[in-house]
Amino acid sequence: MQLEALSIFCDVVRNQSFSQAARAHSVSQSAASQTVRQIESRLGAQLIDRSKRPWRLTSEGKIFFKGCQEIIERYNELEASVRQRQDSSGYTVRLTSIYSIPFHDLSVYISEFKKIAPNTRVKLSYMHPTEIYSHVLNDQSDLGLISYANTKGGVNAIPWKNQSMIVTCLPNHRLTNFLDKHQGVLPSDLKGESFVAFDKKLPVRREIDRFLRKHEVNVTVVSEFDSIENIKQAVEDGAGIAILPEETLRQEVVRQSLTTIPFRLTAGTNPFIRPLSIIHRRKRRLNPAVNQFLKVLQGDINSDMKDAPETLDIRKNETITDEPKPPSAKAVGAL
Amino acid sequence: MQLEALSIFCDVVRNQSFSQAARAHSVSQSAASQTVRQIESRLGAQLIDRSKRPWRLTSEGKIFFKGCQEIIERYNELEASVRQRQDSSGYTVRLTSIYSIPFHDLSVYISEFKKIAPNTRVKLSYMHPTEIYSHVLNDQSDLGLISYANTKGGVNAIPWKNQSMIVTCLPNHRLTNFLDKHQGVLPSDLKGESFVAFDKKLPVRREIDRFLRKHEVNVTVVSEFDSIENIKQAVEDGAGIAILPEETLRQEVVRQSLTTIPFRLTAGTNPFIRPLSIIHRRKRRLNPAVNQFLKVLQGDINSDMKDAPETLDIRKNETITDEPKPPSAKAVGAL
DNA sequence: TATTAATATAAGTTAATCTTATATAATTAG
DNA sequence: CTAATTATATAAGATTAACTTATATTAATA
Repeated sequence: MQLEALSIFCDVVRNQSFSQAARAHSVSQSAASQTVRQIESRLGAQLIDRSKRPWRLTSEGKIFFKGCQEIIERYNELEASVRQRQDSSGYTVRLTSIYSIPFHDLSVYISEFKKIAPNTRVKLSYMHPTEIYSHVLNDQSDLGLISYANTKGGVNAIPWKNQSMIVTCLPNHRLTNFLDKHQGVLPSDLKGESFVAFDKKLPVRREIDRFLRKHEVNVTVVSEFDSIENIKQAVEDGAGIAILPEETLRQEVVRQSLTTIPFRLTAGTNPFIRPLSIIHRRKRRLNPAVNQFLKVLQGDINSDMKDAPETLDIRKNETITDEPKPPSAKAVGAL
Repeated sequence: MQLEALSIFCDVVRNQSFSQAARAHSVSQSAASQTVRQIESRLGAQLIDRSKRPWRLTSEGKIFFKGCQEIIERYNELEASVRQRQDSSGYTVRLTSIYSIPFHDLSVYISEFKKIAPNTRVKLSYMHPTEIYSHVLNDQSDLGLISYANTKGGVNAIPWKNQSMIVTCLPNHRLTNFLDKHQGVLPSDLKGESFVAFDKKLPVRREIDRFLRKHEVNVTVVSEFDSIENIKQAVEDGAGIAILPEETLRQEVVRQSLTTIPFRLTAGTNPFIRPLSIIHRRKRRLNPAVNQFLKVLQGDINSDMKDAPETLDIRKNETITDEPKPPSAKAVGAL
């Protein structure tokens, strides 16, 4: 029995989802399904009752889940206690991101990583989503950060974090009244507004359209851009309002050139979010530095020291961090 | 990481031997070696210090060994707690033995097995060693019991039990004095005796010769046979003495037609034993009944009830046991 | 009833694991 | 001291399990 298989089963249970567990383990949904079935057939017992949806653990499933969690945890501890520092020194993590993930957000992870793995380099570049895909596929990048990732090709996508989508407009716009009165707007409040939209080709646009349609809101699209920077500019120029990830508006809020207004949550509606994913080429072994960086991104950190960001060089739109330091690493386990 | 790999490592440590661990897991010595190396490279740590012989565990090796033992034990318990009775009903275990393993010895295991796995059949036949090999290879037999097994071909040999080799002679033979005086003979006491030997082709013969040579004893081989029954007959007829497995002489001792005299152990000499092995065709999955029977043979039994042999039919030299019973099984775990 | 989302299954591919054969090294026998 | 024996390591190829892609099935929802 493969420990990895037990781990996949645990993730299936934890996420209530085969597909998510598969992504988390960088395998196909099919593999996750087959893996769980294989465990079941080996035990000769049903672990998951698939007759209803959402499916439920059987009583055996519950027992097995608890046991597996413990065993995996214990094995990881054991491995960590014996494992020598996998020498990730010399390795470079080539990270490529879409423009709409602020550098500030990434630098936190990068400096975190450099504490755990000194003598490594992180090379960060910003690109367009399609470029990122091809970079990752051609092994020009180790990791890519994109939104609304689709898993196909030889590329795997691991869910990362969600950006909350909010309304932005000029500080004197009528919508800001809703901010004062209700701490936010309802989708319906946007009816009839002039709207600065993303390019029709982008998945964000699709999602925003779907969101508005669902809430039966019609807006007037006054212009379309393929980059957030352009949209922000247009909104600042008074072209209309826009829906953007909150995180990308930090600067504008600080200098008070734009206002951000969150959506009010009503019963039965979900917050409007944009999922970000980490993509990488599907290969069975990533280099150790990349693996560690992945763990850091996922917040799965064994380091005793946290935060305290460092200064990083920024050269054009490419950042190389590289500061030799005395080793103080603590390896991160995986099955 | 494969749980099986951890288990192999543990057995390597427990036996102080890659080869033995390999046999116990029904894989080649090479596989065991590669498996341990794979674990080491995964950990980035040496577990075994191979610079001296016998090799020793490193400090990491000790830690890892302890941890693995626990984890494997816990997993086996977990699996047992969840596992449904693998339906071994309907299966037949085809067991083939050399003549020199008394039926009485086997019937104990067979009845043990039938308690654990009712609704199974055990078909026992006696044959010559070479026949047993080919039967096992051609999948005409599931398991074979032979002495001095060699592992090659598509056949795997698992050490089973050791028969103690002793001297047998007529009750009025001069050697019986040593029995009264010293409870046994020294190899040197056999000097010059007329000796009824095994056929030169048989491995037992080789071992007996080696034993005598080692102790610088010369005997006069008066005749050679390829079967124990013939040797016993010759000794009873006064042809000379012989060295045989003690277990095969039960009847003759009872009816006092022959006397058995063990070897006296002196410092620096090992007891003279004949190793028996279980052989089976190397395939990744044996049928569940065969697996269970193997566990029973190896004494690795989870059954709460023990012993209490049953009557078994013996038809010619082939025994079929088959008695449907209410289920009361308890599955035996393996990784 | 059609659509969507999630999981299962079939078939072919890839990659890990095993075996065979052989080399190397340590021990023991001659 | 050299040959034989025994135990482990390594190389190369074979086998099998695991994975992926593509598609089917199934349950929930529009």
